[in-house]
Amino acid sequence: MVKETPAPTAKSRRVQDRSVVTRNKLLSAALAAFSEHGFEGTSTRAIADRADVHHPLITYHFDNKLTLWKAAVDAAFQGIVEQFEAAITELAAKPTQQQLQALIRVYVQFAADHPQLHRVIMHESAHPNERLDWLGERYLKPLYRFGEQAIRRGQAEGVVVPGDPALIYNLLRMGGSALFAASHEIRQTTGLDVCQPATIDELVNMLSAAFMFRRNPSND
Amino acid sequence: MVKETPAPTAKSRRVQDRSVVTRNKLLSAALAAFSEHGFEGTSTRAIADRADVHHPLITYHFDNKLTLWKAAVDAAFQGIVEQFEAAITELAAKPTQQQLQALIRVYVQFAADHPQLHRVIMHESAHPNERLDWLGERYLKPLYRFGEQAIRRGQAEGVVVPGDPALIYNLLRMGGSALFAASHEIRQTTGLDVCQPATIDELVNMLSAAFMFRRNPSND
DNA sequence: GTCTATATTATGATAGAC
DNA sequence: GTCTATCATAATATAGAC
Repeated sequence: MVKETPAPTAKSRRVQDRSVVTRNKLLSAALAAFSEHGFEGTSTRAIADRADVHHPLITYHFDNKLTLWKAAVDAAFQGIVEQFEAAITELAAKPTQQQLQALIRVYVQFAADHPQLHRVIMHESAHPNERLDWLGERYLKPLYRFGEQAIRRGQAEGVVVPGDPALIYNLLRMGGSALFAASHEIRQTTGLDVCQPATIDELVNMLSAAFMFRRNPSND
Repeated sequence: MVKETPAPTAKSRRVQDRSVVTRNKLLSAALAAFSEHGFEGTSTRAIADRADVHHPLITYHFDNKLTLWKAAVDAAFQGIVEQFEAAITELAAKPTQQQLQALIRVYVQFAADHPQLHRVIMHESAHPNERLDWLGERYLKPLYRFGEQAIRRGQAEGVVVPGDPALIYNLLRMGGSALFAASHEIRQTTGLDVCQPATIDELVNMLSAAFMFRRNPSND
């Protein structure tokens, strides 16, 4: 008699769905707000307003502001990690130069699609703080280890220009994403729309030409 | 009889000096704080604390937060404008390639010495707002007009790589200053100290090599 | 030119009804 | 799972003493 186990039926299912929707709305609103105003510069109220959600729901779903920030960054990084992994397995058999150019392309396209992530990283990079340490251990250092290895391999094969791998890595990183982070300003002051596919292509080619020798032009 | 006109002597002189000192302390504290936390993220109290000054003095000297921000940015831009003008008059007679390389060097060195300015610009570039408009009209657009002209001249002479001048300009701009804006993070995650003179030199050379052809190697 | 004291608003976070 | 109401704190800004 009566419901012993409350039977997770249609209704609780719908309730669960709504919870997921709310979480996701909060995550994307948080990423947008944090990327525009930095951690200290965005209020949880502003995030809630942006997500069209009542502010106490932030505490309910994420406990506090810092946890929400971390969750938003995790969600944003998810994409680039997946795309890099896909590109690596797909290109494993190809020559180094082609691998490197493909990685640059994946990175630049991702930065163009998700300019918020670079902005958030730059906000935190402006001064030592716990969020930057968290970013470094969780994402920045592993990504660098991977990038440095690729650059060293390229240099050993004479495909990449000589020079400090760390400098080349960071120059590629900034060159490949800073323009998109400042896309609105760049359009305003120079008239250039960096998000146009043609511009993205030109940027990828410029970065490739700047740091890689053209060994086999017909291969491109 | 006694003092009719209060005689602006030693004492009032000293008072005036103190006012200038307070203003300057506030200006540099404001630039540092705004560059680290953005406009919304820094409180006027934090600026006052950093300058070791009582907060009501901000209102006295600068009226409000926005005016202080503008004054701090003006003070920061002062240097780069002067250095560019000096470099231009000094290099007027030299060949285009040498002029361009010298401008890159001046810019990169300035960015290394004053990473706060790039950070402040990037904070505001993250989203449309009145401060970005102010920056654009006052500094960003004039600087771009100058840079674009120089790049077009270089391309006409076959000294600069082909491509959209706006893209080359912005890539040079970001590549030449973003690394210093994130210097702490880069040291933390890659071990590279971008502020080392040798690294600055290598960066200048990389940027020059990336965007300029080596016409007369012995000329360098 | 500087400081104390304070008015007003906005913030992060929570308690408890529904 | 959501919302109203509210607390404690910190923010910008100002008034007025010194």
